[in-house]
Amino acid sequence: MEKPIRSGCPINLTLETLGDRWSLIVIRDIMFGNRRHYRDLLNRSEEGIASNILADRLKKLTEAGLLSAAPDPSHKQKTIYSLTEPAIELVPLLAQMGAWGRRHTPASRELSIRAQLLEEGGPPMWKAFMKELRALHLGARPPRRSVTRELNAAYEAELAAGEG
Amino acid sequence: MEKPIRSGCPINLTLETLGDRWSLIVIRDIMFGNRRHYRDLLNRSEEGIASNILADRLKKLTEAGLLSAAPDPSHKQKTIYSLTEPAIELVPLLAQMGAWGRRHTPASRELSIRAQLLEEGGPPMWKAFMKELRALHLGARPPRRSVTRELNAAYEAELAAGEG
DNA sequence: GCAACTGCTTGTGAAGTGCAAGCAGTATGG
DNA sequence: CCATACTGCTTGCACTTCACAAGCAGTTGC
Repeated sequence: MEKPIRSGCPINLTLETLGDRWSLIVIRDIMFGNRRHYRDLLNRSEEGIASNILADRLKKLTEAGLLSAAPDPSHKQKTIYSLTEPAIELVPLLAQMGAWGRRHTPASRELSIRAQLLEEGGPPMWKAFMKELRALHLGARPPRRSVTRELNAAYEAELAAGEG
Repeated sequence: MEKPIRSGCPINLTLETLGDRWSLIVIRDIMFGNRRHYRDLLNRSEEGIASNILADRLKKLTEAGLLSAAPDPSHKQKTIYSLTEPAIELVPLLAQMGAWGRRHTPASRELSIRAQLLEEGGPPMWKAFMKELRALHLGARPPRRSVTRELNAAYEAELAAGEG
């Protein structure tokens, strides 16, 4: 019993796979925070996702082809979640979401460093980031990871600042 | 009793106001379909939103400052809903959503004319469209409405094709 | 061997969604 | 001027999703 598709409108179709409170949060944490394991996503998420919701989203996103799950060679119980190409191509969407939230949301803290970096960098930076994500998650040959490291650092810094 | 904000991350803040199944659908129909009245949004929506959900979203989006509601001079019972500037600036986000859905969604019909137009037009077209939306919804002086008409026509054509 | 950790499930209540019906106040056509 | 249709919603009820806390079998490190 698959749920029926409501319309063929691309905006609607995107909403049908990502239009809920948590899917994009999970992808954000994997993408910008490089959280690759279940417990990482569960405990180090700023918003505090519930464990059953996280399990459900990981399952659905994997089934939808946005994530892949692979066993961790270094630990028999660990699963490594990776972004697939469709998820990597969400970078422009997440960049626009960040830009909008930064501008039009009352409580958006002044130091939205990562969103600001992504906004100022624009499409060229997005593309560089996507290229690096492909290396990190799809097994392409790894370049010098400058953009990724910069964005991850900004993400972690904001997390730390948010808890202070 | 306001619901608490989960984090100051701009992506999360955007999701807190728009991260549900229907909010962006409503904005899309007002934006691209120029549906300005409750019954228009209710009956001519491709996805078939429920009346109570529509009422709730119109209320919440108005409270959030994304829509404005004004009485219709020509009909004492009608309310005209208009996009405010924050909603108009969702154009790039919706364009990216459409572009992603068109590429990465299995059931995305071949004729996603509107999404394709927005994708090919890129940021210059988005800006022209936003300018026209400002005239239409914020009372700025109206230009020749070429982009709006083109996108609306594409939207209606797809709706008609979807029902065939 | 034992505590800490692994991904994930279960139980329970609250919140959101989906569907059908209805309601008071207009407009409209004859 | 009266029946009819239309206006923006509301109500009631079933169903699904979400949220929070607790727990569980297997694995690892000491």
